[in-house]
Amino acid sequence: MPELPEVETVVRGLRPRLEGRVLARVEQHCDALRFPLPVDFARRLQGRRILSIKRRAKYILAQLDGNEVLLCHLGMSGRMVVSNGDAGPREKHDHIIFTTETGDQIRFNDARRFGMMDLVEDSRVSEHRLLRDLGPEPLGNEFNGPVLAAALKGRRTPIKAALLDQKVVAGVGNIYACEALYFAGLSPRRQAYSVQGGRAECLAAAIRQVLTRAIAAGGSSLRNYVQADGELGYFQHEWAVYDRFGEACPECDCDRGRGGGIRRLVQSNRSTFYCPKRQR
DNA sequence: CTACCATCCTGGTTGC
DNA sequence: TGCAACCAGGATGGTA
Repeated sequence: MPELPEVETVVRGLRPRLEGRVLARVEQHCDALRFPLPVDFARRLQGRRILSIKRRAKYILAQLDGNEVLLCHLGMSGRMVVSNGDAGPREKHDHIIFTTETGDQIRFNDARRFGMMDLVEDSRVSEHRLLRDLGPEPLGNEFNGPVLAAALKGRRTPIKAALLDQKVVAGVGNIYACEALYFAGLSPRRQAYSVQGGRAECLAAAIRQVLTRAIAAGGSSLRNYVQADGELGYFQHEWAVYDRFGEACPECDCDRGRGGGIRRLVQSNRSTFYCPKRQR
């Protein structure tokens, strides 16, 4: 669910609570999320110190002492719920509960269990099967128009579908793919290979801009999503097209009603929202 | 190689 | 009010 801005927001919320802290107690209440959890998962984490927390694409990476990394993905519905240990009894779908030596508690709650966690030797993190094929970080220096153009070259798939491919660019999901295409003025149906040169430059800039703005807003709070410190992100109020079927696009108010305004279509089984007038 | 589809699982919303 | 159908932020693996 959470896309790059939401995961970045979670990471920033977790850092002050977890960096430098020891996992005094780890409770595991299920055997598998999206994948089976490692053998002895909770026991192996118990007593370990978290040295730092990073994000790569939509993954959270907690560097532990003893040269291991705790790798987490929130899937569609995963949340990290933070408390001072006064959160009360375990709630439905609280699968993993971390308690630090200072008494803070982080609960991984995931109704749909599409999330994942794994424990990996740190020298092998970049070779992990879920990380090794990821494309460039869209907010990193390695991402720009020519890099995006090269990734899209020859690809005979709609540009919307290509943006959801984590090999093209890492961390963009359904919401921000729709938003970036809107700001770049590109139709979600346009063939990916046709996004070259100036169009690729424009799209790369739109991706960076929309992600940056979303992070500044604390991400988008969706139905079941709360950021790590319990505060609600508010970027959902700034969506130009996502989940706004039938509404006027911010730039062409005139088309509202009469079947005009923002349209919805289904691509690769996912909803796409766009303005047919501004996006070609 | 590439592209499309179903699938994992649960819950909230919509419509009859 | 009850219940069924449909929809949802992701990502993989199989098939064509």
